Amino acid sequence: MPKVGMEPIRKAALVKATIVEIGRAGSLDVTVSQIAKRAGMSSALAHHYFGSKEEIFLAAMRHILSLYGAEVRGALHLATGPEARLKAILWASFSPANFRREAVGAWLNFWVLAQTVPEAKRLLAVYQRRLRSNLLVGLRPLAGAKAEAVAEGLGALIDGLYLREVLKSGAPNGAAAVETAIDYLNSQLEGRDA
Amino acid sequence: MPKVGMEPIRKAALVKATIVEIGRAGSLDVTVSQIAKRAGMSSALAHHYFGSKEEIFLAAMRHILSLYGAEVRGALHLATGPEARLKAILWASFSPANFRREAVGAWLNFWVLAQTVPEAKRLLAVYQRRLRSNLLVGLRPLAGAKAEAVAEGLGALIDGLYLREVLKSGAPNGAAAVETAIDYLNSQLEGRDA
DNA sequence: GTTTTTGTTGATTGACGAGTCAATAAACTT
DNA sequence: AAGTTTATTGACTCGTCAATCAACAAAAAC
Repeated sequence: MPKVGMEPIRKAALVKATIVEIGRAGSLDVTVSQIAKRAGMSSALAHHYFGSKEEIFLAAMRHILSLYGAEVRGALHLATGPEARLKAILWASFSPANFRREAVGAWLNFWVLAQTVPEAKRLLAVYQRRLRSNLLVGLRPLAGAKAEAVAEGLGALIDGLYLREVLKSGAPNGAAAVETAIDYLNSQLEGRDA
Repeated sequence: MPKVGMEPIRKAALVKATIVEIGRAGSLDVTVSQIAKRAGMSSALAHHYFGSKEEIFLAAMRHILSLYGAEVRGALHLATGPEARLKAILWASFSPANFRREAVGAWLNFWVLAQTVPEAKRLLAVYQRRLRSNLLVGLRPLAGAKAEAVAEGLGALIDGLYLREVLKSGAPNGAAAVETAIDYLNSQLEGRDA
């Protein structure tokens, strides 16, 4: 019973299912059939819309990245002043939506994907640049010449906190992660301006 | 022309080849045949010695972990005083041997493996505990009550710096990474003792 | 010097999975 | 109403790969 206009719906369902399946499997070893099944369609249809498994993965990656980007933008919108902006970024990075198991697992695997798929690498690089640039806007008035170095460190720290979450057993604890990051920030800003 | 006493030699060759192949492929999608070929033997022999691909991976992981552990121990041996010890750990973590492309790539993929293979998770947890404990020995005299938090942050930062190295294009730059980590350390230790 | 252990591999099995195809059908177009 | 586009899938192809097996050879043990 083909209804017209299914494409965006099916694509969205596939993207969502892909993230769930990757999180579930803990690796990129998920079959197109698994994804399609979870999205409620045949694997042939998945291929019909995306062409290849790689395209499905990339679409999922774009989706996660854009979710994250939207959340950061939203938080930034409400923040006034450099300090508030920095905290907003951290808060968004470890928000329940981004810092949930599935997403973190997917994130890790996208990193792996970036090792072989140039487009994945590009997407991740875009994310890194954007994060860096957002941090710098807040950091420059507070840290002056040190801003670059602090942004570098803070970016790595955020990634590291994500990475470590993967190995933890219990439920994700975004609050603790934010605290570690803010602590880093405070100690870097203490007793200096440019 | 079977010479006796081949087992350890073959196993070592396979472990080494595994790390190279994982680094090369950028993922765990390496076949036993590839590994065996690089190690100069048939895939059947690899299975003969290790039983399964998973065992090969775990052996490779143990090897990387033990290399890292040895390097840290060695550096620690020469260091006197808490501060020197901390720096020794950082220096060892980003030493050319550990921070080379292959090893970093392998490391990332072991993280992925840990999501599905309990033994891999266990090994990684051991590494984290040991790092934490090493850091704490140096940190407690310098940071007192804050030691735990700093160790946490520093551990995550190290992992994050590794992670970011994966995406970089040029040759690994251990010195820059060490600098970032030491900067974190200094700023956390400035103006406080317990 | 025969039996057992260790080393070694080519060939095979058995399973699985990405991507294609042909076919069916509903919905839009003219 | 005939033709085209969109949605949809079961069946199939083709390749790959982990793991096993049968067989052969050299040492070691007895």
